[in-house]
Amino acid sequence: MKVSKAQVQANRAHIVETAATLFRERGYDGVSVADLMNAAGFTHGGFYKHFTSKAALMTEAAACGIAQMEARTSQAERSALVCQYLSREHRDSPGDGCVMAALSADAGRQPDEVKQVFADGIERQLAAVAEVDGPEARARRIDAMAQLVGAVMLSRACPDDSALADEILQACCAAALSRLAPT
Amino acid sequence: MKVSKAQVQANRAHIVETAATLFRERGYDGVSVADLMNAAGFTHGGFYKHFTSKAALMTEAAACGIAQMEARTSQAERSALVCQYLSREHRDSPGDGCVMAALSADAGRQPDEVKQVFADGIERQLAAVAEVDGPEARARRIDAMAQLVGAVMLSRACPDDSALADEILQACCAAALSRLAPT
DNA sequence: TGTACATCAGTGAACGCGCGTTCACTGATGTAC
DNA sequence: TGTACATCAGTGAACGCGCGTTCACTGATGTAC
Repeated sequence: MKVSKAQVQANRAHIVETAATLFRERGYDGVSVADLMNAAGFTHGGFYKHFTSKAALMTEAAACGIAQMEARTSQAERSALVCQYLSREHRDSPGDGCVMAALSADAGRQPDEVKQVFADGIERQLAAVAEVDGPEARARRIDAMAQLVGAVMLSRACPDDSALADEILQACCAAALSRLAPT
Repeated sequence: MKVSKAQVQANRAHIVETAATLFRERGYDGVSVADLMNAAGFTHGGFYKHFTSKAALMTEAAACGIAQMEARTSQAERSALVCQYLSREHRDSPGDGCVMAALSADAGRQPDEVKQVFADGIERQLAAVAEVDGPEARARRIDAMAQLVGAVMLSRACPDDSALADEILQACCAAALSRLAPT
């Protein structure tokens, strides 16, 4: 049952991408190796042919999720991005949403190796936004990022379809947009 | 080994408080029933004399943590509260810090019973702040809360003692304080 | 180009372990008289 | 107030289960000649 080199590479990438999605949906502890491999279409035994441990995968999956995030955010216009980020759609589908909003709390309890991936992600995201609005006002970008992440997390912590969950998104979206407008 | 009614009540409260601390430090999945009972000074078997399940305790512990939070925040002045919230001390000791910052991501993956406790906590916190700054501008308070929570979570997701972790707190503190100032 | 053999990604059973939960037991507390 | 007994919080061993990880095996791929 050996498999071509190209296929091996593709399978490995598929496992990492599947993990990036599942971790965002259920958290690091909410996804077992067997769950993950099954979702990726394999049996669990093969996992250790690709990764030394579940912890090692966690850092790769975090990096993968961040790369996806960068690819998506570099395109859109600023205010459209804010609206999209603070939409019900984003809140209700963490699996293909922002890694920071889904996993930064989990990351805070992980070893520095994982935290470093998150820090790099934050740094690169700050740099990406700087390309649009100029290099100054880094502090303002950090502030905006914290507000976006916090809003999605608080909204997700409210009961499904509750008024408060939606109100949080709306209030934060209005506030964020008003801060984007030229002063 | 029966124990007086008053002692039973005290023991139970002690278990809930211990859980509120440990959950904030390690997340819901990071604390086992045996861990918790041991930390509280008991053997694990007695747990089910107080609670029907670990899930039931989780909602009680969330409510307990929120009550602690309210007791602490109702006193202080507004800007002092912001500085304290965005301090390194708060970031580095989640165990006796803000429940929202420590567990809202975990709460987002729990049943609505737990989420309702969080929603009530957010609502009560908004009301508490309204006593100080008046009932209008509820949206502005929600916005401020999201920014505070997001800032602490992002800072915690960075490697320990990293420059970025501190920078996030500082940038967000300055931004939050500037928004507090009368316009 | 064709043949013989080594490689190794993927399989699925098995490992020890810690989890949430249950249970028979204990003995001080609380109650009935 | 004093005695006899039921209660039940807390103990610690045990339960089945799913976890992360290991391993012997398979068989198509890649390599050496």
